[in-house]
This record gives sequence, C-alpha cells and structure tokens, in this order.
Amino acid sequence: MLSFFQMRPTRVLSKQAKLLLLSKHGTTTRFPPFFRFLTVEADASQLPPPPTTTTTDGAANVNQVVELLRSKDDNWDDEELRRLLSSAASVFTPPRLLQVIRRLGDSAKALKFFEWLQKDQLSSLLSLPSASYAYEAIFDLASKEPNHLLKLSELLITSNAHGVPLTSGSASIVVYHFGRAQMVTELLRVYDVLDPSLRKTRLCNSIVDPLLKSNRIEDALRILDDMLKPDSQCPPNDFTGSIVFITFLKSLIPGRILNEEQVIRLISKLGEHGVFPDVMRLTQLITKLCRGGNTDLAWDSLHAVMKMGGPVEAPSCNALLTWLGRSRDFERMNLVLAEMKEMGIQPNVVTFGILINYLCKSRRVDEALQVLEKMSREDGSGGVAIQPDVITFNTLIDGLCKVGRQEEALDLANRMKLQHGYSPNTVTYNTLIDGFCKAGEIDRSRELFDQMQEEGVAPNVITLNSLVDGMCKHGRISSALEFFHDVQSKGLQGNTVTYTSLISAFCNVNNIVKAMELFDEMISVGCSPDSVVYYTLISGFSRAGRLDDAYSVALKMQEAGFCLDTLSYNALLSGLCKKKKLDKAYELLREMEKKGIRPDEVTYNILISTLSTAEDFSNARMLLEKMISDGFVPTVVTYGALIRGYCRAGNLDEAMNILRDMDSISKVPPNTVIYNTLIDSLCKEKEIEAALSLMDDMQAKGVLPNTTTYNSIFKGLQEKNWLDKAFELMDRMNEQACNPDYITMEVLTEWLSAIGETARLRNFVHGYEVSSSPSVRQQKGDPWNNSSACHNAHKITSI
DNA sequence: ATAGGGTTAG
Repeated sequence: MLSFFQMRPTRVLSKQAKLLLLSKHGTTTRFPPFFRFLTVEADASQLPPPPTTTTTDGAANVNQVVELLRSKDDNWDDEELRRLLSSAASVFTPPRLLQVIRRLGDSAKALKFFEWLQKDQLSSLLSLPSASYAYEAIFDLASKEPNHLLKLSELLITSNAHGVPLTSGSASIVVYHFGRAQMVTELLRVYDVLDPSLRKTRLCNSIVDPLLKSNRIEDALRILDDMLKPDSQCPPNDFTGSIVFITFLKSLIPGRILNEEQVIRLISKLGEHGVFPDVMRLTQLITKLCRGGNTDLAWDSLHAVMKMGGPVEAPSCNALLTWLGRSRDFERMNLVLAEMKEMGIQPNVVTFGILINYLCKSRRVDEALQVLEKMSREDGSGGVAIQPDVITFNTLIDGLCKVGRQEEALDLANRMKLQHGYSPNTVTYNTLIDGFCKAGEIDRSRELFDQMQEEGVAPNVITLNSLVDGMCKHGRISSALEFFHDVQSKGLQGNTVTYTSLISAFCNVNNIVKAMELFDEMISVGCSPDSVVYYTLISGFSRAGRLDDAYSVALKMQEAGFCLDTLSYNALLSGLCKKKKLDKAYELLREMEKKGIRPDEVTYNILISTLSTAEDFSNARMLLEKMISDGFVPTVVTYGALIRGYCRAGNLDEAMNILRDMDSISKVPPNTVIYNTLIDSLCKEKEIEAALSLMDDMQAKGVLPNTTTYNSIFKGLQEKNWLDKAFELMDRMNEQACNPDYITMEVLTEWLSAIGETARLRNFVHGYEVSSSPSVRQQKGDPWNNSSACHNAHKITSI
C-alpha cells in the first residue's frame, strides 16, 4: 500500500521510523514535496519530485472530502468519510490527503482528521513519510492562527507522541516562530527531536542565535559543537560567525559566561571552517577583552586568527598594541610589530602613534623622536613612508613637556607647522601651556594662551585648567581665581577639575574656609563632585588637623555614592597619626580591612613614619618586614621615615647606617629630602663638617640641594660663624637658581646684619656675586626682572 | 594626543 511512493528512508526519517518502514516493506519510496513553505534550508536533493500521476477523479474526491469535513463541524459522518476515501483508494493518494488537510484551513480540525485517520483502517494513508508531511501542513496552518506559539508547542509534543518525525519544513516553521519569541526550551526540543540529517546550517543558526541572545550559552555551545565537528553536516557559515562574534562583543563574555578556553576554541574551530571575524569585529573583540583586563586572551585571539590565515589588518593589531603599551609590555609590543612586518600587515599612522605614545609615557622621548624620523622615511626594505599627523606630533610635544623639555616641545610645534603644514590645534597649545605651567613659567603659558586666540584656536576647559593649576601650584592663587573669573565672563565654564585645583591650593595655604566656599560654589554651578575633589578636601582637612571635618567630608563622599579609596584612607590615617591619635588610626585600619580596601605602599610609609617618630623602632622595622612580605618595595620615602625617626631620637649613627644600606643593599637612590633630614640633624648637633661632607656627597651623586638644604646649612654655619663658607654657598644658591625663602632671609639677615655685611646680602638677593667682594660687580642680569626680554622667540611661528 | 589626588625634610 505504500507503493505509491518511491521510498528513500535514509535521510529524512528517524531511526525508529526507518526500522518500522523497512520491516514492513523494504522497498524504496519517494516523498512528495508538497509543502515547502518557509523551508529555510532549500535542499532539492532531500525532497522527492512531485508524483507523476494525478487524475481528475482524485481532484473531485479532494473537494468532496473537504466539503464533508468542513460542513459537519466536528462530527462528520464516519461512514461517509470512509466511503469517500476508500472508494477512490487507487486515486486518493497521500498527496491528495495533504491537499485536504491544507484546504481545511484549521489546524485543530486538521489534527482531528489526522487522528481519525490514524485510528481508522485507512491509516495506511498516513504511513510515516506522508504523516510527517501531513504534520508539516498542520504546523503551517497553526502558525497562521491566533495563539500560534502555544499551538505549535502542543503540536510539537503531539507529533512526537505520534512518533511522527519532523520534516525540514516543519522544523523551519517552528524554529522561525519559537526563535522570534525566544522560546529557548522549545527550540532545544526541536533540535533534539530533529533527525540529524535535517539539522542544516541555517536552521542551526536560527536556533543558536536566540539561545545566545537569551544568554543560554551552554545550550548554544552544545549545538555549536555539533556544527563545528570536522565532518559536520551543518558547517558554520558567515552568519554563524557573526552571531557568535556579536555575542563575544556583548561583554557578557569574557571570563564570566564564556571562559577563556571556550572563546579561543570557538575562534579556532570557526577558523578551521574558514569562518573568521571581520577586521572590525576582531578589533572590537580585542578592545573589549583588553578593557576587561584580559589582554592575554586578546593576544591569543589575534594570534589564533593570524595563524589560521584570517583577515588581520593594522586596526586589530593597534587595539592590542594600545593595551600592551598601557601595561608597559614593551616586549610583546615588539613581538606584535615584528609579526606585522613578517605577515606583511602594513602599519598605519595609528600604529606608529601607539609606539610613540608608549615611548613618551615611559619617558623615552628620544627613542620616540627617532620613531618619528623613521616613519616619514622610506626605508627601502618594503616599508612605506607613513606621514605623521597632528596627533603624532602632539603626543611627542606632550612627551617632551612631561620630561621638562618644553623648549624643544615648542621647537617641534614650529617644525610641525613649517615642515609639515599642520597648524597647532587646541591640544597642541594645551600641551605646551601645561608644560610651561608645570615648569613654573606661567607668563610663557599666558603668552601662548593669548597667541592661540589670536590665531583662532579656541581654548577649552583643559586650557583653563592647566593655567589655573599652574598658577595655583606656583603660589599665584589670586591670579588663578582672577584668571578663572576672567575666562568665565568670556563664556568658558570651569568644571570639577578647575575647582579641585583651586580647592587644593587653598587647602595648602590652610585657608579651609575658602576651600569649602569653592566646594559649595562648585556644586551650585552644577559641577558634580567626584572622588578626587572629595579626596582633596579630606586631605586638606586632615593636614590642617581638622579630623572631624575630614571625617564629615568622608561621610558626605560615601553618601554621594563614592567609596573611600586607599588614597582617602591614607589621608585620614596620616591626619590621625600626626595628631598621635593612634587608637583611631588602628580603628581606621580595621575599617579598611573590613571593607576590603587594600593598604598600599603609602599606607605602610605613614605607619612606619608614625612608629619611627614615636621611637618605636622595633615595630617600625617589623612593619617594614611585613611591607616587603606583602609584596611592596620600600622606597626612598620609607627609608626617609626611618632616618627621620633616628635623627629625632638623636641616633645619627643609625640614621647614617640606613643611608649606607640604601646605597649598598636596597639600591634605592637617596633624594634631596633624605639628605636634608640628615644635614639638618647634623647641623643641629653642631657637626657642620659632616653636614658639608654630605652636601659634597649630594653633588657627587647628582642630587640637587634645595632651599631647605641651604637653610639648614646656613643655620649650622651661623652657629660656628663660618662666613666664607656661607658666602660661597650663597653664590652657589644663585648659580643653581635656588630661590631663598623667608627662612633663608631670616637667618641671613640676622647673621649678616649683626656683623655689618648687609651689602653682601643685598647682592645675594639681586643675584650678584657675594663671595669675592661686597661691592657691586658686573651685572649678571636680574633674575627677578627678566620677564619679556625676547618673548617673540618663544612663539609658534605664524605662516 | 591635552587638565585636578600621596606618604618623608624645614
């Protein structure tokens, strides 16, 4: 009875169905391809050709059956139906049956008819292949009816219960609808009941995509694994790649939902099937992974694609290089650059920019300048010259400024304009202005500020902030305020950074009232406080000894939703220790520990300093051990704290021992502060020779003395009335452009006026030579009156 | 590519 069909059971049917058919007949039957709606996977070889014989009798019969089923609601005349179907047994073929079902236009009725046929002797009409197609027709009907999702879901269960395998068409219908509704459980059920030969790439994609979108990573991976098998029936295509890579990029991935191995495995397996992320996606993936702290995985991903011959271009490499640069991994940066060269991946201006930026940030400015020279030169070895852009230059200009070479930075800005035709932009000016401000050359910065406006380059809030901070840090707070108000009136608004600089400056001169006023003003003009400005206040209050106020700012900070960070805790801790409130300090330490805020090197330094000051050297040294065992490296500040403690305790020998240990054991070079501590103590102990020999030691080691050094020495010399040495040092102070402060003036005025040497003091303050003669010698140029001698030379050349 | 946060000396 199945002989209407040429059967080909191997592909479409489940094992169970195959056995059933083979045991009954063992002949080959072909399937009718009647219903191919929504067939996602159009595979003609799967589906048998349409039947070759049809008769008009049959067509008439279909009409009659449909008529009968539709007219008699659910209670059709069984006898009549049976008669219609069997009388035309030779012509009422399964294809006709499907025509009936399709024309019923109602899935419930169709299912009822199907079930009637199954119970009936005529169930032979529903031998398995056509049963599957009958179900496909019912699925199709249901999919167009109200409440289709529920119906499809029920039909899926019924068909399974009836032992009727899904056709590829049925699968397409349900997957399409379940996928749109993200019904992951149903999708998985479809996948599981579907004969493996029907699991085609596009169908699998349609299942995997909603699974990934619903975050069912494990389930998606199971299907992906099937797809990625070497001899897969449903190998991944570009769409598979794109849904997987998009999921990678949704940041759900790194570490949390997919682990590193899984990411790499997917990339490799997809690559084995020739599916790669495109240049943009790979770049985004690398950036995302790096941003999530997973530079290693980013490295592996890029290399996996490289190794398998996927498309890798400069932007993807640049993404990795950026982060390697940030983590100071120069070795791997070089490796990437070498690989790029080897693989013929052409670096672009960004690649060089990253390299230059890295070198600048590592203060290796000369090497950065060499890269600039190299990139604009054709090197004859296949390398193409890459013209630097404004960003390249700005990076270098900033690099020069940051190492205090602002004059060269200015030269480079000129070169950029004259030789390369790039006009300096706001960033160029900002960088230079900040450079000169940091060097204390506020007037030069103001000139640049005026110049940029003359040339039509708009200053922005960063320009403002550099100047305000520069003025603040160089004792010109009122100029800073004036300047701020000035630009405000011209329409340039400050921000939290502007206020932080000002607040910090007022805290430093102990004007807490003004600092608080500015904080309130900042909020009233709509700049939201951030952790830095809170820190600035906490630190300011702490240093002023106003711990209660510091605590109340800390409370405000937390109410605003910020956590106290290590820096803020250190500020409070330092304030408490200075006030010798050690109980409170330990309480704060316990709070830090409870909140999981790790102490850092500075925390240890504060505590070591406190213990040293209290002359509790055994505990100070024990803490030093703990600091080291916690993985911190003691610094010049740590040793400085110990040295200061021993000095204050009058144990200069031990203090000197530590200085020697720094040199011989720890290899920490001493700085000015260390020498100042020791020199001051030696002077106070009247050991002026030893102090002077330490000064020689400083000079030999290239450590510059500062005003504090000279102040201590002058006091010591005054005690012994060593005039000549004092004159010599006054000259050296001038030579080194080390400005006297009020303490210097106090000491020298008292001493020199008492012995009638005020003329030398006058020479000293005017920058003239002191030691040879008290009378006025040749002018060396007055360092306090040199403002605008040749300022045009400092300008960026106008074209 | 550019701006604001620290511990030690007097």
